[in-house]
Amino acid sequence: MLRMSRLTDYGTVVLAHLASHQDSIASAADVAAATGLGVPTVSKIFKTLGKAGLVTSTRGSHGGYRLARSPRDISAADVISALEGPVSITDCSASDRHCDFEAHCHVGSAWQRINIAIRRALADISLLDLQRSNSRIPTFTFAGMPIITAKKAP
Amino acid sequence: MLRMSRLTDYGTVVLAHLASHQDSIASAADVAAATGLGVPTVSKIFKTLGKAGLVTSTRGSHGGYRLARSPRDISAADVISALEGPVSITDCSASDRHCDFEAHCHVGSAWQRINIAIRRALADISLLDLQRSNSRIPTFTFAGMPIITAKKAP
DNA sequence: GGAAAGAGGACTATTTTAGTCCTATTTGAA
DNA sequence: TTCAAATAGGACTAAAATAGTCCTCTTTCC
Repeated sequence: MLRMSRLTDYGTVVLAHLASHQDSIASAADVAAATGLGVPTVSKIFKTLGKAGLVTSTRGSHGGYRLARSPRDISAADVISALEGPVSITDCSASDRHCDFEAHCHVGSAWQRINIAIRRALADISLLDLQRSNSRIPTFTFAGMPIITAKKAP
Repeated sequence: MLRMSRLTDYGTVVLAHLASHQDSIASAADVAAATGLGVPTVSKIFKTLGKAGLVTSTRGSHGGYRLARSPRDISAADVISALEGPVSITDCSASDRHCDFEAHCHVGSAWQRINIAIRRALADISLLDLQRSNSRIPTFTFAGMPIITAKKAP
């Protein structure tokens, strides 16, 4: 457990697609087709990623999305924060020690150390790293030929 | 996000209580009364912790629970694994690289590195550490006197 | 034998998450 | 200038996960 949400998982897939097509702009429909995800779902993810500043959008005909910056400069922490909110294992302390009761509440110490370690691990992995290990769909071989298995229906 | 579940949170509270009363045995009702949690909830948590080997139980009248080992030897990872299953940020790879498709599936590398870092951070914190910073309930002071605030209803 | 515990598991309610859809706005092109 | 193809924003619905309750059975002490 401590699983990231399915939408976040999709988010990395979607961003990885943009990362490997940085030359062109991609509409939500394009990305949905390429990834097998539903159009409304991809659209929703893009809107959220846009608000978080990870992608830039162009409206109107021939519009679509691009990465806002290099894949090297987008971390797993960025993606998770964008789609799920600040990373924190405990209920309070989400906002990195800006809690009102700080002076009185000791939730900190132990759990905070864990939070910090997790955030660091997530910040250390870039979209480039994720992209490299991006064959999320297990592939099997039959008589030496790869079989592409279906993705869980969106 | 990447929040632990509420039950896990309760789990640490409940274990911390046992930790600070290691001399005596505590029934689910005792712990519920001491922590403000519901009896059935505490009971359910204890059953799960028992299966995971973190507490030992004594049945029958005057029965109850004790820590199965020293608070120093129970880690945050133990508690989370017991109550939520194996720690893994991604959907597959929960079972620490014993997946059937291992040879073909590359989910590994990047996410696995993150998983490993998270597991390490969780394994490094013991119940003793959690116990020290255990005032989960923010306390305020009024005219120099502490005010104990209510816990979210169980 | 009865009371006080835990064991196990079924069930229900609640909350969260995922997914869909509608309306408004923007932009390019016929 | 009008239409089509996009995104923006948000409301709504459906599905899944989580939390919480309750019942029956077993164990143990008195």
